[in-house]
Amino acid sequence: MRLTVRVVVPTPAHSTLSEPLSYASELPLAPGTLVRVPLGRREVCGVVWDEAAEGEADLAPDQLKSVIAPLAQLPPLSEAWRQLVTFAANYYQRSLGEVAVAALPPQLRELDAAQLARRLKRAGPPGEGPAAPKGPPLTAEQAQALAAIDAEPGPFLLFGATGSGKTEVYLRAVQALLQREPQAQALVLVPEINLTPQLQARFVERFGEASVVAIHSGMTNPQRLRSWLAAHLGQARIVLGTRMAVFASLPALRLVAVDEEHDPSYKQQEGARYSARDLAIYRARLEGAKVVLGSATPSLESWSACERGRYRRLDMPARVGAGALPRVRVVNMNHQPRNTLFSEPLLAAVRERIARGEQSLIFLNRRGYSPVLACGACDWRSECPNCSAFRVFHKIDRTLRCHHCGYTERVPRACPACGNVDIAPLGRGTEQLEEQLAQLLADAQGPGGRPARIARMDADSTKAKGALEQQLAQVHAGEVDVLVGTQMVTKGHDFRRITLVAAVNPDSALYSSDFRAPERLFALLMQAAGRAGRDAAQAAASEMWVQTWNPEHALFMALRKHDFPAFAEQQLKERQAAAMPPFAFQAVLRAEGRTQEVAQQFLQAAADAAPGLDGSSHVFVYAPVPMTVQRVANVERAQLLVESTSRPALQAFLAAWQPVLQEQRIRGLIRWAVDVDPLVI
DNA sequence: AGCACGCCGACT
DNA sequence: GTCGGCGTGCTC
Repeated sequence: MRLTVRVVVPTPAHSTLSEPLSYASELPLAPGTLVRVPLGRREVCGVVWDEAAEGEADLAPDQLKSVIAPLAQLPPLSEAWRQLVTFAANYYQRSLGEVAVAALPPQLRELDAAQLARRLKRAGPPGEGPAAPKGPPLTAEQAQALAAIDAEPGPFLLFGATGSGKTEVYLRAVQALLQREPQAQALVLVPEINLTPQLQARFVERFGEASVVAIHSGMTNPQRLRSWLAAHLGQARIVLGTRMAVFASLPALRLVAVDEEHDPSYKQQEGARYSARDLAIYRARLEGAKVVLGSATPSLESWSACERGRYRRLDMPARVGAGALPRVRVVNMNHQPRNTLFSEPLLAAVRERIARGEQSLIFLNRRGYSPVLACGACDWRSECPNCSAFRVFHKIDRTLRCHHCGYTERVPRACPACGNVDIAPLGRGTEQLEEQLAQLLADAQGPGGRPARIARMDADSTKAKGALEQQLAQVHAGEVDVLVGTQMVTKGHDFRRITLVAAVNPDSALYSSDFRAPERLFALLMQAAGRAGRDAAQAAASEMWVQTWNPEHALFMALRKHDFPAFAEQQLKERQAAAMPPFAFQAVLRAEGRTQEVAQQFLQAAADAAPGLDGSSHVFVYAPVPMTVQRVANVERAQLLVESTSRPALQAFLAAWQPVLQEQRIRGLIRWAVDVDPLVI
């Protein structure tokens, strides 16, 4: 018997092969079965999608190639999983096969049946159900939140201050689930790899080693395969992971938690540009699972969904242990001497902390010593030859580095244009901050008269393997008095001894053309403030300092009171007045080409083809514009915004647009991509 | 995306 | 005379 099955294979949406391909098979193969199939001269991994309908085959039967080998020992991927992939592929304008195969662990794609059999034999016993109820006593707020999660359908937005014990709510919700249904599974998403180990430790402590697996890109391929199999076979009860874990195969999924749901890392920035948070909502509804989004500063999308009654908000304003939130001090830089980097009052406050043996955290979102080097005699600037951006001066190794393409050179002794030796740094980065602080605090003394110790933590200082862990350990051990760094220092690390956090120059977000910049700044500052005073004993004396030229800005007024609802209300009003997300839906078409003209020519052709397409009457297509950083690594980039107040209309339009985009044959065009619900425009 | 085929410049 | 640049086209 020769049957025809339709198989999705990893081809990009660009190609004409966005549909499943037909293959011949001797055996009937259930949808969701993994197979190896020939494709051109290659052999690739694919997923059986469905059976070809009677006589519907688009190719003559003798033109079909045969399935090479099904991985028959593996239970097929579920209907719900295939629906999730289908939705993601359609919604984000990619091919089914690309999304499906990218969602599988890399090693599984390479495995043959024999290797898989060996793997399966080695699999351990299923994770035992929940251990006896344990964990700290719940606060009234936590208990209320859990009762609501138990009683209502959701989705839930757990709006809890930093330190209010959101993690404990996830733990208890999982615990309650597993007590009710020992075979059930839960998915817990976190924004960054760095945050998985500490969360994993807490889940393992509560539920045991065998019940918990992690899935993220920092794992080796064998580890990832192992975790994936444990989840797919229903042995793992809890899957913890970064955004990619939203595609994990979980046959008994009942609960999804998305921690720090506002975090931009949930949006994939290449390939299929999906939002793991949004897919988590979709998946939970699809599988009848409950979903809890957690944040101290929710995304305005989620906040607005609560206002419209689509999500249920659960408030946890109090810090566990009754620790107060740090006091916010706003320094008006208009009243400081010109060119002040550290205001006198901030410096005094840091000195006080040093004297008391407490730690301070100072952050500035700019790596390097200074963002530009400039000649004092002519108009030379440290431009990158390959990008339309300045190269950043790194004093530590005397280099000029392009943060876009990586092009690095030694700093010239004199101006390359005019020979003048007076070339000077303009603006400040973390390296300079560290240097200046060292000077300003040269006479500061810690307890016992020891000198103050200053350290810097950013992408440069933590590049070496293990450096991040080592630096964190130093801070935890109290070997650092003042920690200077980029926003990476504000994420999740539970520094117990920090009683002062300062943002030295956060104002640029207020002038940014990116309409989400204030939202991100507020979240960043609240998160940074949350680093201070996690020890209840010190909470009362903890402070968050902000230096600004706009002290009366609504953002800082709300920050002073730790009043996210007020900030959100003000932002949502602005967004509504300007018809911006979440009151409008957007997609961006980006193009890269040899020249800017070529990139824009493609976008213009796409725009010209829009009228008359499905949904186009409800969609506004803007003019092509160069991207903010127009040239990167000698590739010119441009983009075009598409907007609609109707998500279905936008979706219909994008689907109709896709073939038009594929048709374009423009010389010098390197690549293009659609970004649906873009975070940066 | 891969991977081939195909047609024009600097090398063993 | 060939190696290799990337432009174009195909994959059930």
